[in-house]
Amino acid sequence: MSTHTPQPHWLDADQQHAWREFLHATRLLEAVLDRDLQAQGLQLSEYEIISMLSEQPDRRLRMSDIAELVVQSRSRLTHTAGRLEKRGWVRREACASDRRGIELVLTDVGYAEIQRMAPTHVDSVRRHLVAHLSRDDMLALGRVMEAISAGIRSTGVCDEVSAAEGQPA
Amino acid sequence: MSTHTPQPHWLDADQQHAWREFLHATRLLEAVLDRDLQAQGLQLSEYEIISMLSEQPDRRLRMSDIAELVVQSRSRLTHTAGRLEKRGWVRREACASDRRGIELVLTDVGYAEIQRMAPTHVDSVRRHLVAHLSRDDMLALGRVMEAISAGIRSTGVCDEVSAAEGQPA
DNA sequence: AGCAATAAGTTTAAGTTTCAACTAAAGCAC
DNA sequence: GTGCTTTAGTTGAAACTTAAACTTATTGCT
Repeated sequence: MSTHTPQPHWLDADQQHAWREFLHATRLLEAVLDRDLQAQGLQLSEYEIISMLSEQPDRRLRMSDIAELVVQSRSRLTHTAGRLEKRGWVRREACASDRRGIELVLTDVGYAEIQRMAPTHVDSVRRHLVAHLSRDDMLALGRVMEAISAGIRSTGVCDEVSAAEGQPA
Repeated sequence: MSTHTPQPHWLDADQQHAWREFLHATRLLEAVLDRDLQAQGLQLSEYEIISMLSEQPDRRLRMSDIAELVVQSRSRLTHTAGRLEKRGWVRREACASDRRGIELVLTDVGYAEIQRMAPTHVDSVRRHLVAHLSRDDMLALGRVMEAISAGIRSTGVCDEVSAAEGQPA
């Protein structure tokens, strides 16, 4: 079934190094960004959700769309949405077109909160990421990361990942 | 104490886009790599630890050194080491020079296991990351990520992060 | 229409990570 | 060398995430 040729498959020194640095830097960056956000009482993964909602014209998105946008499992999103709802930052509403669906709506309170936090968070991204790169490098980073996302999506692995969720044994 | 000028501080469209793609791609990549590893019964974060140990000449490292290398809290590492120890993949040994210290040692079983898993994992990194980038882009990625790590470390934020751990109120 | 297969979300329990408090050993000042 | 501060690592409980089973609704097939 596999079409892989049995190559030596190892990464050469440069590739290895690049991969290492990638892993290390992403971990470091996420740690510091998360830390800065925690000071405002929110995790980065929660911020991402609110942020996506706030950018929608009607400040609402379906659960499954959010899950895909922020790359979280449906289950995780359910729990997180519950927490945010308890704070009063979001509200669940039935979806008109699909009665299975639930839309998550950013409340006025939630909108106000993210408006309040955004400058600090952006400043954090600036200080920990943008500040250390030339403009060209930042743009290059964007291009490269886009290629990675596209590549992963193109191989259909994402479907496998989410498909594995609701599957009975 | 702050030297920040009160700029509009927002990211421009290109920077914003780059940051978005970065976040999205790293999430996606970590998800698929983790998934592939799980098939072998290990999380990426656990693999990283074992991997670091396996590269040491004597297959051992101090807890705090590991924590720094893989960017995990000491507490998290303690728990994870406990799990790996229960599997028989690592063993704890007192540190000769510093009686507070503990060295984590990769057992023969652990070494054999990582040898077994490594090819599959490397293949996974290849398929989900390396395959989607030109060689130049891969190297550029390495350079950029290195700059980010260096930048973050230089601001001393890492110290703040770890310092916050053992601090009484 | 009737029925199997798929999709959207939730639930509960188990597993993992974080948080704060704690023990023990260095290090440092006096 | 006594006491104060910092460093290394652990602990247990709370918080969060994952995994698997489950409910309800939609879709597609005949």
